[in-house]
Amino acid sequence: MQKIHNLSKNQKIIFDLIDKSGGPMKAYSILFNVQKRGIKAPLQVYRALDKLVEIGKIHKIESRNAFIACQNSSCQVSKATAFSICESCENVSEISNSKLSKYLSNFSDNSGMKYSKYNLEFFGLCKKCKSK
Amino acid sequence: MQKIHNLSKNQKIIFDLIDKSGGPMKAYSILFNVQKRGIKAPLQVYRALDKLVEIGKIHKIESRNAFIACQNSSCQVSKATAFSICESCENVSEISNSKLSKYLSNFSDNSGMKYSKYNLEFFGLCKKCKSK
DNA sequence: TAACAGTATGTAATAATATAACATTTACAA
DNA sequence: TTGTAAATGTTATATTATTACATACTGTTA
Ligand SMILES: [Zn+2]
Ligand SMILES: [Zn+2]
Ligand SMILES: [Zn+2]
Ligand SMILES: [Zn+2]
Repeated sequence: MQKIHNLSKNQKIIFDLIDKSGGPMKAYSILFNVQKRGIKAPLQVYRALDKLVEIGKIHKIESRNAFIACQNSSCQVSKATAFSICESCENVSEISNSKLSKYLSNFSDNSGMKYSKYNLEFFGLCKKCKSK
Repeated sequence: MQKIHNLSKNQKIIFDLIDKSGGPMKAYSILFNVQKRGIKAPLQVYRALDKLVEIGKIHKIESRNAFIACQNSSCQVSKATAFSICESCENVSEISNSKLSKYLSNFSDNSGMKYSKYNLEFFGLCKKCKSK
């Protein structure tokens, strides 16, 4: 059961921008792009990003300090994320593989730690870049 | 077959510090700690960190912008890394689980992408923090 | 040895990413 | 309608990381 979140004005502006871009966007690039819509300060961007991450509408690509729209169904509210990243063209896409997510969600070791969340980033060359 | 890298002076100072700390360290905290040993500027730290990451002596914890000494055997030169991170006390440890690493190293999907590297970060509560 | 290439260092300036602190406003339920 | 949580606006500042340029060291080869 997915809770419906009504996005606020700034959240909506910023989510729409990221979503339409189709790829990862960096915070200050987002800021630049929304200044004409009245969002003037970094903090306004970061606050919206924080919220959007929290509710699973976007994810942060940690290795790139960038944010991408969720391509699944808000990934159980961002608790289980996996991405493939091309190290040449920097194309990023979200991996949706139920075997993988089951495997990782059920993973446990003998550390006594209870895992409630994970983030996985694969790196390599995409189809295009491989054939160059 | 593991190539032996003779660390340079700065690399050695910085690796020893991180290694002895037993946990993740941030770049500017490293800088502060090595100033008495003659390393004065951020760039000197980042250059050593870059090299140490490259040769697999340390890893970057991307979600924390911090660096930790490799607890395995340089992890095939940093191509396959997994960590568990306590969200309460921020304790980090490197996961060494051959099933997991085999599973991830062999992972492929239908994207046509060839994966040569991955980084996985698990989050949760460690034993100590769970029982509080 | 001398010349060379590759790696490492030193230093200053600056770019890029992110948060603190405080004042105000809006949404909405009790 | 009043209380409360969430969101916004604004300024300043903290944190993380890189550019640019000059110099020095290390090991190999002519
Ligand atoms: Zn997602
Ligand atoms: Zn590519
Ligand atoms: Zn390692
Ligand atoms: Zn803990």
